[in-house]
Amino acid sequence: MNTKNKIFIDKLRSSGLRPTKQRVDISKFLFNRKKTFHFTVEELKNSMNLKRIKKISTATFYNTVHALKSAGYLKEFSLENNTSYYDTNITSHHHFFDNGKVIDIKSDKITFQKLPEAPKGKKIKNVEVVIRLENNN
Amino acid sequence: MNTKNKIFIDKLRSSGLRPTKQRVDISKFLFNRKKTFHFTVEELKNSMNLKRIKKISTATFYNTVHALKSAGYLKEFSLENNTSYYDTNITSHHHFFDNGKVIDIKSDKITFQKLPEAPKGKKIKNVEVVIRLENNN
DNA sequence: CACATACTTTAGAATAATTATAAACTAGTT
DNA sequence: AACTAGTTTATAATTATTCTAAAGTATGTG
Repeated sequence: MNTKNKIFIDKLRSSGLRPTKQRVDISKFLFNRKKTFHFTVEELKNSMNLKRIKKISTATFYNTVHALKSAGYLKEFSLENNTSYYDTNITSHHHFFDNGKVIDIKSDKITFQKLPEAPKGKKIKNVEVVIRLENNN
Repeated sequence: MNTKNKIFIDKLRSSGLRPTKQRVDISKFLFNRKKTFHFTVEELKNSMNLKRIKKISTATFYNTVHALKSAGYLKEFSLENNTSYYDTNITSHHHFFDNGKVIDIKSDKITFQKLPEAPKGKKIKNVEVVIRLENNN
């Protein structure tokens, strides 16, 4: 819990979470890296617990990921396998889906010529495009 | 299994399924209507079984829906609640998502100015847009 | 800086959606 | 009508996730 971890602790605090040892470790694991990435809670748990003597419980992974997501530090999305995926890239962007593999598409790679209006009483929160891929020929 | 049901039986046959009584009933329930709709397997089961003396088993609903989906008669999509949704509208189209409610957007309501190329060795199978809504003001 | 307290962690139970199993049944053929 | 492969069903198993309640800990107060 030293000062180096301030940025990771701040994400937890502003998500309404006390910065416990487990949560700080999760926050660092998620955000202390150059590139954003996608994960499921199960994948996160496995890759973090693999290296630890003292494992973090499943419930703590779920709790922490949910709070970070609600606070906007993670984005959730779903594939067709009934599992929640999380994305540390929270900027508006799009995805290629290639047989369960997800590849980011930068927001400026897709622009619209025409978009429908929101129904009465509603407004558009965001627009996300999924481009499904298949193998050539 | 009379001749009136040919169209529903044909969908089953071309999905690799023998047209049993249960499957024909499911096929009719799904496709014998004016407007397309969205459903989960649980919803389908409940609304069909409500009216029947002889209930259709859960496994049969799952089997039939999967086969129809694999044959292309249904489209699957996922929200953020770990449940599979199916759409009897199999034409390429887009969706509004409004707090768990799904509204179709006709394909021609959205056009693109710019789209990325598929990665090497891949090609685009389809492009689907989700417009998330929130309440005004 | 010890204490009290509210928040956390954890293992394990509970739930929900889906898939697997294997015995009884049926469509389509012979 | 009988045969065979495919089907239905109840039930068990599995997977992802959430709940629970007992034991542990961060943090403000004095």
